Amino acid sequence: MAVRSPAMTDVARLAGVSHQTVSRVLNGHPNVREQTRLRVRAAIAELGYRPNGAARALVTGRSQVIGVVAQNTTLYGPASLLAALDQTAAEEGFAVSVGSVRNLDHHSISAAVERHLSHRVAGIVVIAPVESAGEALERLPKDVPLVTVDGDPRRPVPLVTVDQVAGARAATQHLLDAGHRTVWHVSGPADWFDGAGRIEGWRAALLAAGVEPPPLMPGDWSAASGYRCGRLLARMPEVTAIFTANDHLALGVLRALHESGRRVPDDISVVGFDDVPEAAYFIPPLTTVRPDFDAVARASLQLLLAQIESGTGGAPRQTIAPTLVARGSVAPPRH
Amino acid sequence: MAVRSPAMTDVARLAGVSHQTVSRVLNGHPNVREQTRLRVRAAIAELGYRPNGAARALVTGRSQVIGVVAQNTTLYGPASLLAALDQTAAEEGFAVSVGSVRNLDHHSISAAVERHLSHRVAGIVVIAPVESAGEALERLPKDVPLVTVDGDPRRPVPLVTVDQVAGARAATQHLLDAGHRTVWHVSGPADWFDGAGRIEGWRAALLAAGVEPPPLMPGDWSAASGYRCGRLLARMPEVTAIFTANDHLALGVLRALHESGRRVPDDISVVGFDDVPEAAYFIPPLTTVRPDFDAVARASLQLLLAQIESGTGGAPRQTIAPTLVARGSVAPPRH
DNA sequence: GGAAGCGATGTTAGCGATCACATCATGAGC
DNA sequence: GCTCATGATGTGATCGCTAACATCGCTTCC
Repeated sequence: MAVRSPAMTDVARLAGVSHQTVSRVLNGHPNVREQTRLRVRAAIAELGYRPNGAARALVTGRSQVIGVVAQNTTLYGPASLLAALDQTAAEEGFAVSVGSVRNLDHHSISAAVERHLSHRVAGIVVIAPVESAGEALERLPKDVPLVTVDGDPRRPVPLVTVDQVAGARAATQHLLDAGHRTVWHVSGPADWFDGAGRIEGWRAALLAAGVEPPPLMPGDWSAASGYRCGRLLARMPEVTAIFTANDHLALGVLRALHESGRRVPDDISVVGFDDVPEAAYFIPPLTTVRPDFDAVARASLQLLLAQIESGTGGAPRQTIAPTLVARGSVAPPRH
Repeated sequence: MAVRSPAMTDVARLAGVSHQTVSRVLNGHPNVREQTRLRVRAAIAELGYRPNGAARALVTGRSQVIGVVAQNTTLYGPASLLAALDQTAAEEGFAVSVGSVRNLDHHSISAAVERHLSHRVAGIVVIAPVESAGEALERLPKDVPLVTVDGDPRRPVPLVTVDQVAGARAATQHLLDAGHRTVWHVSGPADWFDGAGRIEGWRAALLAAGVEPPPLMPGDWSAASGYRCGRLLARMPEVTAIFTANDHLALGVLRALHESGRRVPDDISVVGFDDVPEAAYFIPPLTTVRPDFDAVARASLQLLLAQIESGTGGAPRQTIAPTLVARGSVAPPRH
């Protein structure tokens, strides 16, 4: 307790130099004699000195921390993204501070961003999949580096996003290619952009094939809602192919179909989205679309660092293409 | 860019008071006239002033940030815990900074903790389910508030933990109560304390019932390893009840049993652990054990805050009892 | 040989808050 | 009416660091 942890001047005294020289060594400044550098290094090691990030942040006006705003970090997508962001950030010497919010309304988002700002984070990543989040973001001070992930494509904000439309199109097309006349869709919440994008891709694939899209089955990402939709779909004999907006919805659908005695993939084919690690062990193994969360994290951080270094604004965007992972839940329809 | 964000003195000038008075208003100091307080509040609002956490951290020596060290924040348990910690911390005015590490060896843990220390976090929560983590922790400076979650019960470090033993015992007992002669166990990695605790509880329940525990099936939390163990178990006609160390293992087991034509729960009963949101939609719905992550998070934070405020060391520990959630994957054995 | 250049180092001034103490009314108590 | 506690406010030092400038010795070049 008593002893305060050593500061730069302590190191300087021990090494017989000025604190500024210590600072130079720490920051890899070139103009330091090799011998001096070693002496300083030794002193740092001996004292167990650790630079004070707060002091540095105070004087530079920026901490080495990146704030992340996300809603439900328990969901597989956000959780993966967060982990990937943290890994990537650590490699660049940044720490990641999370500010998870219960709801994605203006107020919550703003509050979370405020908290980050008051810690003078170097930049902010907002995993903002809903409309209301975007509005909140436009009100923010323009001078803080910001990147949104899976946000609103229509807003002039730097954006990294999984290509939901392409992924959904690929999933739908995969089912059409297998010979299905049409494909039903159990969607995510329509006010989530990724949900909307998947709906759009599904619709586009059908229209391109000259098929009128069947009615949408609206879900909310949860297995529970997938199950509810699945019960309905199971009662309609004409349904032979289902694309769900994520794997958990698919799990619910599989369960409902199973209960109704409709076999997958013999009677009905199912394709999911996300490729959760468990998807390969569903009954049957789930064909799904895999977004590359690492790539998203890397791209986001890159965009953020670019802003931090250059101070440039602009609204670049980057799209990460997902890949289809074929497993056992798709088969040609029986006639 | 150009305009630097307003500081306390700016607010003071606008409100016609000294910076110290502003500070008092901000920190809820009592000795401020109501009228002055309002003037200051108005000035804060007008300027959009936001206190600078770095400056505060510098002078007080502690930031309002709690560092969390965890390994795989993609897994359901850690992810839930992290989310819960963040929620709870936010309510107390703390931010949470994650330092996820790839491996839980000395070195990685120490590095992550170092990073947190250099930001002068107020305290650290280590989600340290393995042996090697504990060793790294004992080397740490003693003056930084620290709480471990699911760590080594034998080490003299403040610890909050889900009562793995009790949970596993309940699960095993539930199967015995249903009439099964014995219960097989697909375990987590043995070097994880939660894995070890679940093994211990399973074994204890069997021994208490006068049953010699059958050989352990070692898994690694993944559905893939559950599947592998499940294939083996499916070939042994005497197996009628399986307790898996988590729900994902159970998913793999269910799939293996299904493939082998052994019905659950008619032929074999299965109980999992974690109660992931999807567990209710497995085929069949999974009976499982639900740890209360919110309670764990709350307890951890409480312990941490107590240390922060009092500066007391000590090694209190708190155990959170999980609850059994009965669903459809358990039935009496057929004879 | 002296001005100029440069590399290595030291000195000083903040960054924006808190803390400890000083100041100054104001009203109570004798 | 004068002391004194008390409440409201201001002043100055300080936290640990970096940025900008100052200094000093040594080569380099005409």
